[in-house]
Amino acid sequence: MQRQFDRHYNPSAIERPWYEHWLELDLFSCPDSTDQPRYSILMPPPNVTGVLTMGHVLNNTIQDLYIRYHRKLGKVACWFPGLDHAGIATQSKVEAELLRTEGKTRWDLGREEFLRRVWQWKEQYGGIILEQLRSLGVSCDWKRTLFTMDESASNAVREVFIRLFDAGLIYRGKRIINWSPVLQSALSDEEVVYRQVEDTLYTLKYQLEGDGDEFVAVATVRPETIFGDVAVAVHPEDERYRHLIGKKVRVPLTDRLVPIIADSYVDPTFGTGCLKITPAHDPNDFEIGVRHSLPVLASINADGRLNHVAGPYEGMERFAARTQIVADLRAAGLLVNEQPYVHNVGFSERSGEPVEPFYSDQWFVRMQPLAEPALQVVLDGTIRFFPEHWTKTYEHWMRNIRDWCISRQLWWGHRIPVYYAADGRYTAARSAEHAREKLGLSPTAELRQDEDSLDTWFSSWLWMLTTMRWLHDGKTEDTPILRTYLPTDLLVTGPDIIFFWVARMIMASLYFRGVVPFRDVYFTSIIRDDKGRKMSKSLGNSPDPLKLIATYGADAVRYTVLYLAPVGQDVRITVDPVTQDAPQMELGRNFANKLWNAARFLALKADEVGVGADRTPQPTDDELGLPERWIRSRLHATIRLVDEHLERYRINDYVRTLYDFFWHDYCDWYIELLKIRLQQLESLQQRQGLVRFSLQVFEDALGLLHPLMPFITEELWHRLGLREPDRSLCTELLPKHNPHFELPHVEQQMALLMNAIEQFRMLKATANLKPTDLPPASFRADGSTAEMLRANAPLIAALARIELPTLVDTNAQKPRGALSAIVGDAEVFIVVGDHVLQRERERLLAERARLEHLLAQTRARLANEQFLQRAKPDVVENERAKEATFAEALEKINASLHHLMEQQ
RNA sequence: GCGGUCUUAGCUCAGUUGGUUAGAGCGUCACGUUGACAUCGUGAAGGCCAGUGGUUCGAGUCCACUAGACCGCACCA
Repeated sequence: MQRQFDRHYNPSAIERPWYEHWLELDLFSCPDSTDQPRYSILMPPPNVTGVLTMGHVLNNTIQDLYIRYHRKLGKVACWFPGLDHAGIATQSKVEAELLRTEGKTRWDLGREEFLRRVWQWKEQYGGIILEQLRSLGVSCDWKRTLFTMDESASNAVREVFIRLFDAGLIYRGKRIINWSPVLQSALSDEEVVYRQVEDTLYTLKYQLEGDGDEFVAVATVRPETIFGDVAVAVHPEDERYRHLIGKKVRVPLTDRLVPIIADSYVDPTFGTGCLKITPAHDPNDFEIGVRHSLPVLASINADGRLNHVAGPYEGMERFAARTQIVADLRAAGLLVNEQPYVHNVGFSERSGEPVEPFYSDQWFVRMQPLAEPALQVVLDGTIRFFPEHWTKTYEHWMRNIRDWCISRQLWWGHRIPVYYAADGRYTAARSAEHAREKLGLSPTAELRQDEDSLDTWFSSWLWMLTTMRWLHDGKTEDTPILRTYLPTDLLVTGPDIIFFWVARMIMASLYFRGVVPFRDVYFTSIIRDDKGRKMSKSLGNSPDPLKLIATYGADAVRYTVLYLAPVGQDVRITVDPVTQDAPQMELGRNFANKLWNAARFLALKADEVGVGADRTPQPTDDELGLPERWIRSRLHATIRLVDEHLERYRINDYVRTLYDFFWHDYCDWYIELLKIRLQQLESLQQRQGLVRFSLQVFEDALGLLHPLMPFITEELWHRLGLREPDRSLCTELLPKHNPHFELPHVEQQMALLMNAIEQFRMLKATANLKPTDLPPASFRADGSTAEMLRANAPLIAALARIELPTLVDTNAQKPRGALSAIVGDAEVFIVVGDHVLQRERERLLAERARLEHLLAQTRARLANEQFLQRAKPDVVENERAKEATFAEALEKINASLHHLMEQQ
């Protein structure tokens, strides 16, 4: 090998160049159509404002793993990347900047100018996350990158709106919706998060009409809404209030009289049993209002301030008003009681303030008809969820689905393609002309387009279609890409957007295309800190992935994250609060370094024996020794397990399988054995064969590991093979599983050999011998065990660091001054002298106790008639074998103990 | 209130349809550097598998309940 190997692997030197090289070779790009087997994944588009988080790392590493794996199976593997315009996040960001730098609001600029600024911002700062993803090594087909505000996507969004409108699935209606006073926009139910809040429950006096002192007491946590009261409701059966039904009470602090009505919604056991009805500011009150034909009286405006209905409080912010009103009520003697009260309050997920139930005109999608078939495909297994239990959550939501509020009072987003005529009629249309046509108006008729824009998810739910150019011009239904890549094979996403995105994509794909958007959905773990909190920017408990990549290498980060993330379980990553470092990444770094050094060793040996880039000729099967046949057996078991684990999305099993093979089988055992074998073999030709064989196994394993650790595997593959620069491990086929190479008897023999070595080492440690001390050693064995041990005695001696062990006959005496241990059906001894016999005795006694316990357990089982009758025959057989093994071992221990006594 | 998940070594977690003597990494202890790797090697210590009951010949694994941690959804002012 010509290239120099440093003592340590240095990822930063090679990662970026390899990624650029891959792009130059155009390895990730896929044709629009193909006759080959294909595999496709849609990347959940990150927000255009986003920066790389640990969540993205986990998510995209899994996607890259599968894309690379299938590419190496020889498929056309297409990964569709993209960016989400993120209406609220992006608009807020640009508005904040505008306010800071120019002291202006979006209204100061006007819609057109403001949007120009947002686009400007997008061009300048947006989408850096895609750049950051590259440092992770993701192998997307970059030329397919789609931005949800691109013209092609916008055309599809508009067309979809029109179709759903024409089909009666989109409608406009005046409803109580979740309003964000900060964003000045409606929100969908999914954009509201509920949190427990400690509030005060106020009990207010509503005086009965007339001059008397009679009143009803009404409890509320929101006294600032009293100006919107239109009634007080009691339960129809409530004896306390029955006589009052139909009478009128005065709303506190006003002269307004409202009726007392009866409605069974009221819980007579809660509070005072009287409920104030404020239809404009509470969804339940709204329902009651409808039932009783009550007016809707809004007393809070869109900006969260009280309006003229609130009289003197007009213009006050809702929470400031509450404080003032409570003070005034108290002063007026209208406050009967105040008590602490804990309840749930809805907050705007994005802007953080409590949402205001708000009565307004909004656009909705009728979900019921869409949900029905979308639930079906998940229940019948057409789409599979991993882990499966998420289907329950999905089903629960789908069965209780509510209409989707899609209008947002934002500017950044797809504008609602609805046009209003002067006479109040309206329709959804591609253009004003189109609208006039649909409404039967003259070509010059005045039209006004709806000012609102669409919920960001209204473009996201079309992702599998728009990325594949569906309706990119507003009319082309079918494209080669759609025919080739839809349905996609896998979607990898967090369970937190199962409703926002996953469910809605399934609905849209079925409705518009008649197929499912994907076959399998893998829900990732949620990454938490060591205290179990979600990682978030505001808590400052999230490490910067780019920094981790710089410190440990992308491969190490990929490796560690997947190693730590079991299916469906949250994963905890410890973060140093000061340095933001995540020391667990050492796990991956150490593994990468181990690989590097194994390669370094192989390169050294290749130079030593004069092996070059050529892997042929390989030794014939007859020329392979036990260690070679064993490591090949392990390799093929590993190939098989990799397939099985990935097929079942048992990702951390895949990672552990490779770890065990590389570190334990290959490095700890095979390389150590190889060292001895190379010393033993006289013939240069044989030694060359052995090195070529070892390199081949190593390179096959590199292929298996490449989807997980693309950079280091590519680097080593090139170094060890001196490959042409235009070849890449990315597109080399994976090694094929060959069942004939998996040899159980070879694995058994090696297990015995390894066990013998371990027992010798243990005995040496028991005797406090130095590694360099080489005690005399022997085996007591017969049959095939004796044969195997004798044949491999030099290997055992070298690896256990003992003198070449001699074989003694089964009826031979244990040597004087020897320590003993059991290896399968054999015994091994080292001779150390009498000074450690006390320690040996203790060890043997402990071992005897353990064996006696096991033997008793096994015998008890075998003495049980029921067990013998009902257990499967192989289980019983196994139990008998155990009994024999334990009994034999116990006998040997007892003999050793007896022998020990005689020596003392 | 409805639905879901979790509780295994000091820590973080594996443990597939019930069936060998419950595993790994980190940490701890002891020993070890004249060449693949101290980002390493060898050996050791460390577990009533949250608790209780049940099903079974057999339970970490299945069922029920209890306790604790958590996630959805729906919510009474």
